[in-house]
Amino acid sequence: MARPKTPILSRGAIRAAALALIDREGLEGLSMRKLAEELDVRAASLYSHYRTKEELLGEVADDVVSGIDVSGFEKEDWRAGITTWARSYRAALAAHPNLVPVIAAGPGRREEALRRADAVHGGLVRAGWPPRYATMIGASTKYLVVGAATQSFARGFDADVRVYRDRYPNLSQAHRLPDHAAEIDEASFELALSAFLDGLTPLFGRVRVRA
Amino acid sequence: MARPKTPILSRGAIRAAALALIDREGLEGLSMRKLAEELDVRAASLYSHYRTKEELLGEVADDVVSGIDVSGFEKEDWRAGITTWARSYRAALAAHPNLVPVIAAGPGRREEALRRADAVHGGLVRAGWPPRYATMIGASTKYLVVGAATQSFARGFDADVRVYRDRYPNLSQAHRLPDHAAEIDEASFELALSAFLDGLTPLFGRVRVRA
DNA sequence: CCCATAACCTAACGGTGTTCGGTTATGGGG
DNA sequence: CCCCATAACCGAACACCGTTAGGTTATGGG
Repeated sequence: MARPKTPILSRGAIRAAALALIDREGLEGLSMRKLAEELDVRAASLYSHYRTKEELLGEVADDVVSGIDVSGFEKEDWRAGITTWARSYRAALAAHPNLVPVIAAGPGRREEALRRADAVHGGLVRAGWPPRYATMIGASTKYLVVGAATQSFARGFDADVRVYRDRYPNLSQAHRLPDHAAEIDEASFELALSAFLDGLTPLFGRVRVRA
Repeated sequence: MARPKTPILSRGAIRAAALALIDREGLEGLSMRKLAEELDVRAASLYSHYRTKEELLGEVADDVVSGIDVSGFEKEDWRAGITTWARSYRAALAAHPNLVPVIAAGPGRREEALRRADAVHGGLVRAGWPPRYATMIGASTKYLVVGAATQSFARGFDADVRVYRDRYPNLSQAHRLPDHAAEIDEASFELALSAFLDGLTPLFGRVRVRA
């Protein structure tokens, strides 16, 4: 075969297939050959559309990031703005857990990620946080979100009782964690976020820049 | 060559070389062939000591985790216990940033990691936190630590000023971030940790289990 | 003292990302 | 309208990867 009458591939179609494959088989499960097969094409053809696998992964990550809601910083106070952003961020990562390592690598030069970083920083500064604090709060919130998403704290334990019994007296219930992973991760994240914001509030009173 | 007069390899020597290689060239830079070369040996020989690369990585991670200090839970109050643990945990990850994804994968069945999870949970429960809260607080703290370590929030930005100027008004200083990455990440982590603990303190008063 | 086993080896298998050069259809410029 | 540069596909190959099979030789316990 040579050039087809109508193009088979497009950047969008490649990204969609890549994300579906990652969701289904994990980040390790994505290879250029398997991705090509999914699209009824050979691996070499993908390189007409993306220069490297890394570039492709970056844009897939950007697609997911574009679903994150930073509108709270325009309509609400800084506390609600962070809450909306953090929850939406976490939901986006939880929807594609296998992609978290890629997204966690940072905004870099990616369009959507940068737009969001800009909105968060601007929102906090407008609310009265000094720029240095705005940077740190943005970073801290990302720590929580990314940590909560990468970890899946609960899933890190083993479902086999025998691993913990006897040897680790305080972990006698740890084997139950994997079954409740989603619930525990969600509750822990909400606890961490509200405690963090509760702790930030008195600090705001002290460092606030008045208009 | 065949069997040498005195053994060249040992599990410890392999782990040490693997960690050094990861520190120097990144997680992607560790291959069984390169690791073997480092040890003046061929790749196949490593499989006499470790069944798979994954098993080796798990034990390397355990080595690093074994440096984390959880003694604060025995000697001090829960707040100081968490602070000591979290700082020590973060320092261990920061010393080997390339290994963070492996360590973040969770304790699983690894000895040292489990010992620490046990100590943290036990310490919080003894202090008066209900078990459910102890679980969530342990998870939340890990979120912060792992998030802070994986992220290197500041390093995720580009040092080229042109990426941000004009297009992202609130990020006009973002290109300065990479130069101060270590300092900003550290300050953000300390801010997040103290705000989190400040927010937890009134909650403790409400849910505390009295002896 | 012998021989099972440990500790190394070479060679190979099937996988990976990527590149080269080939083939053919398309669509814009003369 | 036609031509041809280019776009979009392909096969084959490169250098790497983790891992295994099977070979060779020194060791150390029975």
